[in-house]
Amino acid sequence: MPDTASFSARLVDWQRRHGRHHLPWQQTRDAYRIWLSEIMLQQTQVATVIPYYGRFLERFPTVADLAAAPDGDVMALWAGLGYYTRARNLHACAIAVMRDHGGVFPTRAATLETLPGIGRSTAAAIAAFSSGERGAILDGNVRRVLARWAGIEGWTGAPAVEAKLWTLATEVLPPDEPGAIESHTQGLMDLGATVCTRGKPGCDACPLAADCVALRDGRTAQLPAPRPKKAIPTRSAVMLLALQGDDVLLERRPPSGIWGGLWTLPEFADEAALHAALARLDAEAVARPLAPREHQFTHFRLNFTPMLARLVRKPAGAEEPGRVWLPLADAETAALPAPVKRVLLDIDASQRGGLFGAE
DNA sequence: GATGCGTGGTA
DNA sequence: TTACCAAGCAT
Repeated sequence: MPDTASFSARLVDWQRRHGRHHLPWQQTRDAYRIWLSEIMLQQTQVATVIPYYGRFLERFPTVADLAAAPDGDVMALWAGLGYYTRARNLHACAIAVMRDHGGVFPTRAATLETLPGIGRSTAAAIAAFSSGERGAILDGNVRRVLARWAGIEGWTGAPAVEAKLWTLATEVLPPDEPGAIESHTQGLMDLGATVCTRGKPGCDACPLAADCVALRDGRTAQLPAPRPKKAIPTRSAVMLLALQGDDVLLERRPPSGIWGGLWTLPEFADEAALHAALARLDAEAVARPLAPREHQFTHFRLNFTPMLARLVRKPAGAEEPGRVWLPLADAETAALPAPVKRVLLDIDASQRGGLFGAE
């Protein structure tokens, strides 16, 4: 039977010996830095976050710097990380901290949870790391660790299962001793990321192996249960790659929805719609298809074909708000979704005479 | 309470 | 190639 009473003592001891202590957002009690890392790490792996985290802190060393920045700057630095609502909420949160909290980043979970982009688990994590406040987290690592250790059946995203996990996560919290909640919280993350991994967990090195139900029953490969399968649709589109010299025409996406707030190539359902729009820009322009590309989202697949049109001059109508001519050389640093950035970098390389360009 | 929201790593 | 999902939150 799982021994709830000794769970945290074993975890904390393991974390102090074998856990991670030198990630870029550790070794600080600065709630701003901890918050930034926690938001970036939502649904995102450590290795992906590290370079973004460094660039953000360099550009925005304090919450005041972030709050004062134009949203375009924030979106540009976030581009490529995904889940762009996080970036909008990040900026809104910084502004709220300046306006409602005197520029002092909160460290209490109850306060943090009132801010945009901070939910129950993130609030508890920030509070634990910045002020030692005792509270449970429930991220993907904790779901997996607890589901295996206690032998909890069902998909961990199902509300009933999730409620059970929150209860258990609270039951295994350490006693209120200095430093305990920090090591406990970090230990859950570290154990899930480095030992109790999805495939082939390293049970030999696990401090919870002695009373792990999944290990005892030989069911570590079956727990936690996978998300119920759902067919994902495929959408197709054509995108206008209008070039005038070394500049490309971009449009800003609406604030909500896929790629919200980012700049993309004008997108159309089919070639007829694209040709009609292109004719309005330049009656003599011709578009030809480049190699089709595909991009996989969580909930659908997008197949799209860039259609290249070289314009002799910039049309007068293309200066409206929400439209911009971007120099291809700026594609690397602009607020572009990953697949659009790839298209522009490819075309830029081929224009400069690269051997493996998109054309 | 179910769904929408990105990207890249890993097996 | 496909399946699965990672320091979740908002609506």
